[in-house]
Amino acid sequence: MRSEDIAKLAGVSRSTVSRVINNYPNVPEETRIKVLKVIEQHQYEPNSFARALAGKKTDTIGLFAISMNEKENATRIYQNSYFAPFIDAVVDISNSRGCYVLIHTVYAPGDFLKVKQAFLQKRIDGGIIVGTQKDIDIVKEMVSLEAPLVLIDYDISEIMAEHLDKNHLAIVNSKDYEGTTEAIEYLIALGHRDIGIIQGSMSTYSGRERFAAYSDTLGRHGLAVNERFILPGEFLKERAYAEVVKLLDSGEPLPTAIFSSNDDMAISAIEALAERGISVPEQMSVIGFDDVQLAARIHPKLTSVRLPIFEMSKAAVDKVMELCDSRQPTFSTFSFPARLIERDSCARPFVDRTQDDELA
Amino acid sequence: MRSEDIAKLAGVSRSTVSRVINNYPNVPEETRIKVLKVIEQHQYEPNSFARALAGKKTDTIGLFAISMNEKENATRIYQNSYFAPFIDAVVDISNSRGCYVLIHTVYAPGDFLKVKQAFLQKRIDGGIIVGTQKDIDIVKEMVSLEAPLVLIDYDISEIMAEHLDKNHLAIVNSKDYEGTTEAIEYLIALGHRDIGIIQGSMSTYSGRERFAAYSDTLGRHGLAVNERFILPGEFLKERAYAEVVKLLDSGEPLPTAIFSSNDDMAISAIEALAERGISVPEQMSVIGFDDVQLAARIHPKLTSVRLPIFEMSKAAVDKVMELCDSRQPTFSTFSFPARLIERDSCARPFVDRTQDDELA
DNA sequence: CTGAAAGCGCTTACAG
DNA sequence: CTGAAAGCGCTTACAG
Repeated sequence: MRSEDIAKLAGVSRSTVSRVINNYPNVPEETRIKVLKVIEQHQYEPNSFARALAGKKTDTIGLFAISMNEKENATRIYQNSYFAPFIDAVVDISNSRGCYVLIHTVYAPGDFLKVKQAFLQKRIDGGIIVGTQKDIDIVKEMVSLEAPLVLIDYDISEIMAEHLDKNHLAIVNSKDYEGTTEAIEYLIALGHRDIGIIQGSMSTYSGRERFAAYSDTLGRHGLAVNERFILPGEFLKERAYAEVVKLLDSGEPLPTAIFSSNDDMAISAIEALAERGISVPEQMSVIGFDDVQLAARIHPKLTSVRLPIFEMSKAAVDKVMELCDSRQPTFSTFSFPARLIERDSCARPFVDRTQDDELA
Repeated sequence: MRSEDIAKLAGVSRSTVSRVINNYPNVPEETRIKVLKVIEQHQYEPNSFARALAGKKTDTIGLFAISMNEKENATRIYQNSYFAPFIDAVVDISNSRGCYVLIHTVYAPGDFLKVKQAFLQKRIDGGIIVGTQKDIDIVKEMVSLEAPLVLIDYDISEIMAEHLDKNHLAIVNSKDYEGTTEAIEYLIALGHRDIGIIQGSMSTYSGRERFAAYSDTLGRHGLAVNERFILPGEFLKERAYAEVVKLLDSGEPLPTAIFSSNDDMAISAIEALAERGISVPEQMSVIGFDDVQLAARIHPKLTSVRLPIFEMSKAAVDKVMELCDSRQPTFSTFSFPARLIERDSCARPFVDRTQDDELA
C-alpha cells in the first residue's frame, strides 16, 4: 500500500495524501477526514525511507556505547553496570517522545566505523555517545561530521581546545569531582587518615576527575597520598579484585578506608576483603561510585556516590532532539550534581587492639 | 556526496559505482580499484534510505521488549534484570553480524503501535520480540504483518492453534518446565516437604510453565500443594516482598523452602526473611530462576536456574537474519535447556528444637 | 485548496 | 563489461 493507492481510493492526489499525513493546514476538514478514513482502513503507514529520502527526519536517534577497554576480557556492555541505566533511560525517554533508538556498541576502535556510517548513511537524525574514551581524534572525527551529537561524560576543555564547529554539539556531564570530594571528606570526617583509591580508567574523563578530586581533597586536608594505596582498577572488577588482593597480601600497613572509582570495583574489593577475613566497615571502610542497583542489595549495603542518570539521559535526549530541529543550533554543556548516599560500608577507623595494648 | 559525484570523479557511471559498492562480479579489477579509491578518499557512504527504497535490505533488526505489567509501578525495563541480558546479547550479536538494532520498549498496549509501525514503515528487515504477554491478539496482529519475526518466550501451542501463515516466524524458548522440575526435585531430595512458590505473571508463558512444573513435580512425589504457599508475585519484587511478608506474619505454619519464579523476587523474599530474623538457608531454603548477575553476589549466594540467554539470543538473531534472507522461509521453534546452579541458599529443612524436645 | 511534476539517492533490468 | 533509463515511495515548490 503506497500513498498513491490511498490517493486513488480517496479520490485525491498523492500531494493531498501527503498533506494530510504531515498535518499541513491547507487542507479542508472534509478532505482530511476522507483521506484519514482510507488510511485507517488500510493500516497504511508511509514508507519511512521514502520520507527520509524526500527530506523528512528519520525520527531515530543513535545511541552508541563506547566500552573499549572491556574488549580484552570479553565483558559485554550491559554487564558493565554503568551503561545499562543510561541505555535504559535513553531508550525510554526517546520512545516516549516518539523516537526510535538505533543502538550500536563499540568494543574496539574498528567499531567506530559503524558509528560513523550511521551518521553518514543518514540512518539517524542525531546521536548520543556515552562512555567516550579520551581519544580526542575519534571524537574530532565524529564532531566534524557536523551532525547533531551529544557526548555524555566528556572533558569539555579537551573539546574547547579543538578548532571545530561545535554548534551542533552538546556535552552532558556529572559533577564527579564534587561527588568524589564529598565522599573523601565524609571519610575524613569519620576519622580516616589513610585512605586508598581504586582508580578508574584514566583514559576517561570520569576516571581522571574522580582521581583528581581524591588527591586534591587529601591534600587540602593535609593528608599525604600514599602511592601504595593507589590501585589501578580501570573500572574493571577483575582488575580491582587483583589489585586489592595484592595490597592485602603485601604485608605492609593497610589504609583504613578505600574509595573506589566505581561500584563494580568496590564490590569486588569487599569480596576480596571478606575472603581474607577483613570485615567491612569494622576493619575497613569502602565507598563506591555510581550507586548501581547492586549497591543497596549487597552486604554490607554500599555507601556510594549517586549519579543523576535519568536527568542526564533526559538532558541528552532533549538536547539532541533540539539540535535536530533547530535551524541555528548552538554549543551547550550541562553538569549535573552527584551526591553521596550513606549506607553501611563506612565507619570510624578500626583501632587495632594489639597496638593499643602496646601503647598502654 | 552522492553516488553520482563518485561516478563523475571516477569517470564511470552511477551503475558501475553501485556495482562496486554491492560487490557484483561483473566489474574488472582495475575499474573496481579506481572507484574504491575515490570512495575512500571522500569517505563516501551510500544513503541507506535510498538503498532501502531501491530494494536493498535495511541491515537493521528491531528488538522489542514487552513489559506491560511493569507499567503501573513505573519500573523501567532494564531495571527488570530479565530483559537487560537479552538486549545486551541481541545488540552484541547483531552488531557483530554488521546489523544495527532498533529498540523500542512496550509498557502499555498503545506502544504496540510503534512496533507495528517499525515493520509497516519498513524501518527494519525483521524483528525480535521478547517478553510477550499472553495476549494472542496482539501476537496475531504482529504475525499477520508477514515480516520476519522471532518470538522469545512464547507458548508454541497458542500460536499453532491460530490459522496464520507462520512461515516467516520462529519461536525461541527455554526449557523452563524442566529447569523448574530440577529445582523442585533438588529441594525434595534435600528433604523438604512443604515447598512454597512465588508465582510469576501467569499471563506469560514462562510464568505458567514454571508454576505448572512446580505443581506437577510436587504431585508426582506425592506432596500436596498448599494453597497458602502459592504467592502471586507477578515477577515483580515489590509484589513478592509484600506477599512473603504477609505469609510470614500470618502466624500459620510456614513452608521450609520457597521456589521463586525469578531471582528478583527470590532476593526480595530473602530480604523479607532477613528482616524477620529468619536465616537462609538454615531456617528457609530459597531457589530463584534466571540466574541474574546479582544472584551470585548477594548473601547468601542464591541457588538459581540458569537460562542460556546468550544462546537464545544468538538463535533469535541468526534466525531472524535467516528469515530475512531466505526466499522460502519456514516456521521453526527452538527450546534451550535451563539448569540448576547450586549455591548457598538451600539446605536440609530446619528442624525445630522445640518440637524435637516435645517428641523426645 | 489541489494536482502534475521534479527530485531525494540509490539499484536493477535492459540494451549494447 | 557498462551506461541510460526506469523505478523505489515519498515531499515539496510551482502553477493554477
